[in-house]
Parts: sequence; C-alpha cells; structure tokens
Amino acid sequence: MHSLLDKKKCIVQSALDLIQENGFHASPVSLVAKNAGVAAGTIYTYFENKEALIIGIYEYVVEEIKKYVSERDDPSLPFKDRFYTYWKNLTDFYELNPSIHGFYDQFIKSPFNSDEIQSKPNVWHDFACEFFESGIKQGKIKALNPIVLSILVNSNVNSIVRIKQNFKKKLSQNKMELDEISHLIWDGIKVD
Amino acid sequence: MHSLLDKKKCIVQSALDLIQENGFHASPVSLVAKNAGVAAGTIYTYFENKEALIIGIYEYVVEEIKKYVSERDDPSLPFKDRFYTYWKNLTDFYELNPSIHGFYDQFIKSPFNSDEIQSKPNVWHDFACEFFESGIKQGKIKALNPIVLSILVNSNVNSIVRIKQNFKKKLSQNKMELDEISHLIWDGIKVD
DNA sequence: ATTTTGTGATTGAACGTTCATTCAGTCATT
DNA sequence: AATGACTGAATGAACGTTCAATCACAAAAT
Repeated sequence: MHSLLDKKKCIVQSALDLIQENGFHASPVSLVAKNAGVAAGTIYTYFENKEALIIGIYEYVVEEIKKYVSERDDPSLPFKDRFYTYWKNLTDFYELNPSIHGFYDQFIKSPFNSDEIQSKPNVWHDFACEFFESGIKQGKIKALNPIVLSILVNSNVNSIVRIKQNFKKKLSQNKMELDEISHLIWDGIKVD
Repeated sequence: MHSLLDKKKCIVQSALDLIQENGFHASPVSLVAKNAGVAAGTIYTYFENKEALIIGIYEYVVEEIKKYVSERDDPSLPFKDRFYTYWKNLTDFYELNPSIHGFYDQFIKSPFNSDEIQSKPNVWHDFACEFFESGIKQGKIKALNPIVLSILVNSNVNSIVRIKQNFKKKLSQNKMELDEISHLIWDGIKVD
C-alpha cells in the first residue's frame, strides 16, 4: 500500500523532469519508465494513457503549489504583508522546483489544457482567488475581479522566475530590479 | 519568383494555424502540406526539416509583430503616449492574429526555443529594447534594464490577451478592468 | 510448519500506427 | 532540350499501447 504510492510518485517525478527538459513530444513513455525504474507497461496500471499521465502530473503540481503557498499564509496578518509573502513564497517554490515551473508553463499553453480541465475545480486556482477576494473584502485592494487578479499576479511571478533563470549568469544585479516589480504591482492594486 | 514566396507563406500560415489549434505534436507535416495545398515533399524544398519549419515560423512571427508595432510608433510624440500606443498595438495585433499569439506562447516555453535561438538577433526583441531605452534616455521612465522592461510589458500584454479570450463569453465587463493594467504598469515604471 | 492456491502488480517483447523524410518519376517553364 | 520545382507512394524509425508470462506475497489448506 505504501510502495504503490511511492511508485506512482516516481513515475510522475520522472515524467516531470523529462518534460521540463525535452517537452511533451520528446518524452516517450519508454524513457519515463526507464527513469522511474519501472517497465513501460507498469505506467498503464497507474494511468490510462499518456494524456492521463500528463493531466495527472498537472493535478499533482497544482496541489504542491497550493500546499506550499497556503501553508505559509497567515490570514491574521495585515493583507499587505500577506501579499508580499504570497509573492515571495510562489517565487521561492518555483525556484526550488524548476521542473514544476517548466512543466506548468508548458502545460498551461498546451492543447492538453482543454476547456474541460480548465473548468474542473482547481485547488490552487481556488486558493488564489479566495486570497485576493479576502483582500478586497478587507478593503485593502481594489475591487477587481479576483480571477483576473490571480492570473495577473501569478503570470508575473512566472515571468520573473523565468527571467531570473535566463539571466542568472549574465546579469546578477537584476535581482533588485526584479524584486521591484512586486512593489509595482502592489502599488497598482492597493487601495490608497 | 513570386509564387515561390507565396507558397512558402502558405506553408507557414498552414502550420501556424495547425500548431495553434493542436500543438506541435499533433501537427504532422502531412497535414500542414494538405492545408497549404501542396504535397508533403514540397515542404522540404523550403525547409530542411520540421524543426527548421517551426523555427522559420518563429522568425516570420517575430518579423510580423515588429512590423505592426514599429510602423505605428511615432518617436516624435511624448513617451507616455508612445507607451500606451505600443501597448494597444501589441494587444490589437495579437487579437487580430490569434494563431500568431497561440504559436508564440507555445514556442517561447518550448524546447525549440533553444539557447542558440535566444542568442540570435531578433528584430522584435531589439525594437522593444530600443523603445524602452529611449524612454529611459528621455528621463520618462525609471532606469531599469530595458530587457527586463520589455519582457515584463510583453508578457503582461500576452497574459491579458489570453485572459480576454478565455473570458470572452463569461464576463464582458472585464474589458475595463484589464485595460486598467496598462495604467498600473505605466504608473510603476514612470518617473514622477 | 509446509505446501498450495489465489490475487494482483510487474515485466518487456511484440504489435500496429503514425510520422518525418526520401526519391524516382512527372510536370511547368524557359 | 534542360532545369528545377513538385508529387505522393514508399521507407524506416519511433512511439503508445497491449498482453501473455512471471513474480511477490499473503491467505488457505494440509
């Protein structure tokens, strides 16, 4: 009962790494199996087919992001502090888990992310919406649509993490400039 | 000499449409050829292989974006006006050319977008950098790294266009909120 | 305590399909 | 007659998926 979940997690982790590195096309099931230390057929005891595997990874990834950010959110703090903590934690999480960041970016824009998937409940999406909704209710941020707010903030964090990775070697003094962007966004959405 | 370029453009356009709809994997060369009204083999007179085709599309797309935005830029106007015009034109272009928007989004995060491609000169990227550099030189915006500025602005426009498409039917009053975001960014980068 | 039986995961070779790519032959233009 | 684009059937490699056989292990029977 225990090793079964471990094996499933191994498969997901192996696929995550490969997809981040090579993309969906260049990540054959046979390689995913090899890297996970199982036979190709074994994957089909856990997932109906390759598409189900990819969607399973997405669900896992969404769960992990939500867990990391929500565990570190303290609703009793002032909303401004919570916003900066949210921003920092999401950034940290992506930097600690580059394969998740890479996968998520690819998945979101891919045809795997169908209307059906998008309309399913999504713990991370829901958490982010409620987070911004609570800021609106407290009168701390403008009454924008929380869905729009969450997409805006999340995609900016996403972009910044990607920029940091690309320029890691070339320009080190950018770090400060990039952290400025969180202030820029906060100033834009806060109620004066 | 004329119909040759037309045929190449047909192939690129056909691939663009298919990739936006189905992604790289589900866009076989045979289908691209069929939609372009040529035989499969013909594609190989214009492109060495499928990867070269995809990179060729990227180069075409980058050229088109640059053309649209730069043609509508008037350097003699105040920089604030130029900024809003840039924002609007990029948004308009993506909305007028959804297949380019979809392709660009997918390509940027894909393994096709190698370090080699990223380090090659890129007319659109260069234009955007020079655009923000001129704002800095005029003392109208903060002296942030122009590369960072252009990625920030472009990825926000990208996100907003995607949000608009997703919510086109569900929420029509979002339009106003989304247009607010350009002011938010401008307020963040302008020099007071 | 030992053997037998049953259950369900695991394996990896084999299968059928799909796809990128080739190329001998055809067509169009000069 | 010559050149070069164009065709599309043919090729072979790669891939997702299947399945008969094997294995691991626990419950039941002796």
